Amino acid sequence: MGLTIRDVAGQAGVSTATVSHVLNNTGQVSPKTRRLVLSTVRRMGYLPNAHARNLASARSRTLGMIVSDIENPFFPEVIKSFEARARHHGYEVILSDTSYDPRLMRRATERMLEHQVRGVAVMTSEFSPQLIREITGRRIAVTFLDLGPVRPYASNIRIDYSSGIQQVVQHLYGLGHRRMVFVGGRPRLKSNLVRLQAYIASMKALELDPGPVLEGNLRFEGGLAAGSKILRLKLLPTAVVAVNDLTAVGVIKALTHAGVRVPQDVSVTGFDKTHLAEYVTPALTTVDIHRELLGSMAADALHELSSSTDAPGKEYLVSAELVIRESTGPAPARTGHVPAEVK
Amino acid sequence: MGLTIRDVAGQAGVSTATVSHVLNNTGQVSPKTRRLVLSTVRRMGYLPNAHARNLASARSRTLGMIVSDIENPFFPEVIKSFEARARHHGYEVILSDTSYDPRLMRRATERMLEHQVRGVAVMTSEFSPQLIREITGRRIAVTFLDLGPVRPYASNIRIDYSSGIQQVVQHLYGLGHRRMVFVGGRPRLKSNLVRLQAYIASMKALELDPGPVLEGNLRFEGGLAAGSKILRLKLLPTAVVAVNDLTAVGVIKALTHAGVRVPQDVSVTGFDKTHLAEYVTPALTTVDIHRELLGSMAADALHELSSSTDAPGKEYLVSAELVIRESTGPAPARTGHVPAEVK
DNA sequence: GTAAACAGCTTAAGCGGTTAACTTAATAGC
DNA sequence: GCTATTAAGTTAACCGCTTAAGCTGTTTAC
Repeated sequence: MGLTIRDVAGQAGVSTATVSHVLNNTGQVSPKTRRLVLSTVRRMGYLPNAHARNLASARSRTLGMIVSDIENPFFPEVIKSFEARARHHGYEVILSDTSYDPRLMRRATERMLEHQVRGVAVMTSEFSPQLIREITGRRIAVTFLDLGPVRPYASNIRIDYSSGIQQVVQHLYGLGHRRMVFVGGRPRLKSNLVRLQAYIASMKALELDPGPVLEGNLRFEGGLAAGSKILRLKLLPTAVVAVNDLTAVGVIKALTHAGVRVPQDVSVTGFDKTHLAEYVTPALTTVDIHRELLGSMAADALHELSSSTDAPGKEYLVSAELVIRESTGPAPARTGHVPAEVK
Repeated sequence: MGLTIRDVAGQAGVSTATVSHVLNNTGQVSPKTRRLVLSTVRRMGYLPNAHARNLASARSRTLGMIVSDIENPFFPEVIKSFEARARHHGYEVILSDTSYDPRLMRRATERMLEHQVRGVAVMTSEFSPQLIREITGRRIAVTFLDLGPVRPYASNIRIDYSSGIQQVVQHLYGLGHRRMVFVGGRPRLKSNLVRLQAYIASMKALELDPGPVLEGNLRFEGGLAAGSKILRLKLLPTAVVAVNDLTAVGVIKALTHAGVRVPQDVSVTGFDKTHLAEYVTPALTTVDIHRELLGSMAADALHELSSSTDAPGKEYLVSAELVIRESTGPAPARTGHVPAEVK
């Protein structure tokens, strides 16, 4: 079909090996020949066949990334920074979206293996140990987000949820809030559980009753549903702590629709500091977990794992910082206050 | 390194050709042998090397997609449906994000070519004719979003912006609005220009003055800036027509911060019906251009182009439908009304 | 009963690169 | 001046798969 390295070699009057060496900066090539080859390559518009390259040089220069849902505003930025950093290290990236479907996780993993990736960043909230073994068993590096066992060929990036949630709770406490509600995700997912536990611990530390714990699904609809449940509570809380921004936005939507004002009547906090948090009105008080860092850290971790020979896994920690914006305010004076409009 | 087709063939006691035929449903294989091979494959956990496959069978089963910014809420859904549809046709997908950078467009194109893609969906608002030629010249299919020349190996998906904008304008007109402002993107991008022209035409058709035209950048910040410009206008418009949802959300943010209520004082419309439009308060009146369709249509178009031998390009049309939500309402009674709080 | 047709396999030649091993010429060391 | 070293290239054997062509043995046609 297209041009091959042989065509270039022929035109330049050198061997294919020399062309290859020039293109990869490997062998000994005189500056003169190098220039000749390079100009021939450019003149002919030659582009090396990536598949042939990967095949010939056993180790491919590819990293994989598996995310659960590219439509979740949490991911795009992470993906972008992962790609940028991976490219920086000279890797290609292939992406798979599992849409929260376990069967797709298996397919995604197989795709990665078929493409001979050097490492894969798993950014879904659950991933079967079986699959993990299938990857590390083939001596391929993996990084997880917060759910990973650290072991040979596997590193983990831990987000400091405890600290993040603690800052949220203390912020609300400082504003006079005492009656709160937590809206989480399905608690069988570790990352959700961690946040829930951090919430409970923070509340207990302040000698407060954690109050009702509602279950969302990390999506807008979950927040919406949780919001209506909150409205049906006998006693309206003065603050709602949501597990992520999308959930918080859903809660706010439900509340304001019922005439409950945020933050005057009820304060609401998010988590993750997605762009969404800034777009909505009122802008969300949320927690910055440095998402752009998550991606580049994963790429760095994979690079390190796959470069070293023994490849012991590492644990990385990403800090969390409270970002105070408009969705939180002083607790309403009359405790138990329920605005007139609420049915 | 890993298992090869030879290992499988050895274990099953057949030739590599037979294994290959079973895996690809190509040659003549008895049901018995087929079962034997399949079970051996499963038992050994064999996964074919994608690079070797692609190399050996000249044509790869890969489609490429180039988007301008994965962080723009317009894209994730399009990407997802493209991938889903491509997989349905049996293709792999590789993705490139150009971050609006022309140099990255070249790199993205090269990546696609190096990976021997069968077709590439270009979803950026600009793409040099030079690059287009480099792709179609290699007899690789391309689809564009609204900027494409239809010709051999190139199809175009046109969004019915005119109709969409017209519906917006008529909706506002019906609500009594007469003094409007348009917030667009940089007009040298064709897709922006089309929308602007559609706006002007729709206004003229109703014998209205199009009013001021402000320039955003399709992002939140652009909307924010346009919003403050609107606030400084001698006469506040009663409605703002924004070129996309993100811009509309920025405008609303700026307005509400200044105490202007949406939609009571000013109505604002978006475009694209991204999820964001639903998340914000008030929920955006926007235009549905069926984004999930855009992606699958692009995949279908590429599949068709690369299957047929003559490969004449086609033009596809995607309709636009107004979705009325909360950000638009009747024009305020006192024309020229400026709320007290506005400085 | 023999030739033709066909089902069911195998053989082996690539696909387009990389890279270890080798050759040759130039340079350095003594 | 001769050998040892190095710089600059070349040769050719893979990498793991696909697939055209070939080879059996069995069935069908007449």
